[in-house]
Amino acid sequence: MDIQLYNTLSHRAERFEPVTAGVVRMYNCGPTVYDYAHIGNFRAFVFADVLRRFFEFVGYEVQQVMNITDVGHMTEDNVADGGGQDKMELAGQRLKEAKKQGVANVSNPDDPYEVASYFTEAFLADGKALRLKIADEHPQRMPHATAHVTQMIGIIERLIEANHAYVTDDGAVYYDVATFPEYGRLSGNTLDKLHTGAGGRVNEEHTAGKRNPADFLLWKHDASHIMKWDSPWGVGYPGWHIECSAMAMHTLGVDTLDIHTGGEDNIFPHHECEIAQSSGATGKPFANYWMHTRFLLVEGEKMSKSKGNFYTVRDLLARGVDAAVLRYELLRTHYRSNMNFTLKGLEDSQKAVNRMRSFIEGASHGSWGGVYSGQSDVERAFVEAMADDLNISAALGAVFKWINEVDTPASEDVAALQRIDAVLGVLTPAEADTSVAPAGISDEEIEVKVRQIQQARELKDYAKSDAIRDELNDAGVEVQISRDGVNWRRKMRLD
RNA sequence: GGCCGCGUAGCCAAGUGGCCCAAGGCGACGGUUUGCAAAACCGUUAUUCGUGGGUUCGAAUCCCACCGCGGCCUCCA
Repeated sequence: MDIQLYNTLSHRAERFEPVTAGVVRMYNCGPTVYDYAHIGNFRAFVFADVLRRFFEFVGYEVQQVMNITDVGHMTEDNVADGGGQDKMELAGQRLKEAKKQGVANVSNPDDPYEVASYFTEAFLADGKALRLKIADEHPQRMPHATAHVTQMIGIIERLIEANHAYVTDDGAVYYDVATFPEYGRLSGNTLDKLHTGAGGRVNEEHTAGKRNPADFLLWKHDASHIMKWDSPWGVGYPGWHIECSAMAMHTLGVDTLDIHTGGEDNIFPHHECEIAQSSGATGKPFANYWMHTRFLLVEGEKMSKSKGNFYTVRDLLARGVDAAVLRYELLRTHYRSNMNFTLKGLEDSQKAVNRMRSFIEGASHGSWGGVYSGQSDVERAFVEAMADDLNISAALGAVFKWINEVDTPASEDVAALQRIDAVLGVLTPAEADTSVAPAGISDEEIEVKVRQIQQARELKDYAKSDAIRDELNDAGVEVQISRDGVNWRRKMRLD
C-alpha cells in the first residue's frame, strides 16, 4: 500500500514510510480548554480522526495522541511573553457568571483546574458526538499539559545544557534560535526573512532579555501567575510550545514521531518552535511528516464572534443537527483547502448522508472498526483516493458513483459500505441528545397530531390530514406518509 | 514588506499536460410513485475551468502579469 501524504516540511507529497513497520505514531495538536471548542477546531480534529481511521482501515496500528492544553496563557494579542490576563482566569470569570445563571455546573470557578476540567468534559462530549476515537481514549492518549510540567522542565534542562537555551536575569528561559540552523524550514520564516513585529503582536518591553527577537519562551519566572509550578528557574509557568514536545515524546515513548498534525495557523511559530526544541534536545528529527489543515470559513468569511458566524458543536446539536451529519460536513472537503461551512452545506450533507443510509437500509447498523479486505471495486477506489493525500472528495465521489450504479444492494454491497464507514463514521445516526430539550412542540404533541393525521386519512378526510401535516411542517417537523404509516422527524433549525 | 496556500457550473467540490466537450454531492427542471405532498428511484443540467498574455502538436493542468480570497510573520485548528 503506497500512501502519499503532503508534508509541510518539504512542500510536496511524499510516500509514507513509518519509523516502525506497521505502526503509525501520530500526535495532534489538541484543544485549549478555557472555552468550548468551535467547529473550526473540530475540523482539524475530525481530519486527524479520519487520518487515523484510514490508517487502521488499511491495516496499520495507530498510536494517536492528542493533548489537552490546560495551562492558561495570556490574552493580550500584542503582549507576547507574559502580559495581559490569563485566559484560564478569564474563563473562570465567565463560568462564574454562567454559574450564577445556573447554566454551568462548576463548584469553584476560581480554581483554574476546575475550569479546565469543565471545558475538558465539554470537549470530550463534543468529540464523542463527532465520533472522534481519541475522545474514548482520554486520559491515556489525551495527556494534560499541567500533568507534564516535569517532562517540560526536563527538556528545558537538556536545552540549556546543549546551549540551545539561556536564562535571563529575571529568570526567564529562552530558546536561542540562532543555535538551530533548521529554524524556518517548516514555515519558510527563516531568521533572515522574519520581519519582527509585522504581525503587530510583539511588545518590545517584554522581549528585552532576548538575544534575538525570534527567541521564544521556555519558562517564565512569575510567582503571581494563576497557575504556577516550581522549577530550577523559580516558580512560574512553561512557555507555549514546550508542552507539545514534552507530551508527544513522553506519551508516545519515542523521540521521532511519524506524523504531527495541526491547523495551518500552527505552522508558525508553534510547530517551528516545537521542532527546534525537540530536535535541539534529542538531536533527532521530531516528526517525519507534518500535516496542516486549512481554516474553515463560515458563509465565505472568517469565523468570528463579532460577525455572528461563530458556531460550537453544541450550538448546532441544539438546533437538531445530527452529529454524524456535522461530521460529514467537516470531513467532506480536502484538508488542504479552505472549507466553507454554510448552513446550506449542512443540509446538503444531511441529504448526502441520507442517501448512504438508505443504501444500507434494513441492514444492521453500527459496524465500526471494519477493515479493508480489498475485495470490492468500491473499496479499492475509495482506498486509492484516500491514499493520495487523503483525497476525501474523490473518495466520496467514488462511493456515490458506485451507489448510483448498484440497482439493488446485495449483502456484500451493504457490507462494503459499512466497512468504508469505519473511516467515514456517518452511517449510524447520532442518538438524540436528551439533555437538550428541543424547542417548540414536544414529542408528545407531535404524536397526538400524527394520530389525528392517521384518523383523518382513514376517513379519507384529506383536507384535514393535509392541514395538520402543514401545521407540523411549519413547526419544524417533517412528516412522511406512506402505505406503511406516518413517520416524522424534526428538521434542522438553521435560521 | 516577507513566507505559505487557494480561485472549476446556482451552491459545495474532484481532476494538476492528451483517457476532460471536466467525477461526485446539493439544488433546479422533467419523469416514476403518491389522493396531493414528502421520502425513494430514473433522466437532464459546465465545449468550459478568476482575467489577460505566453510555452506546447496539445493546458483547467506549465510559465508570466494582473485581480480576488484565506493563513502566518510570537493568542489561535
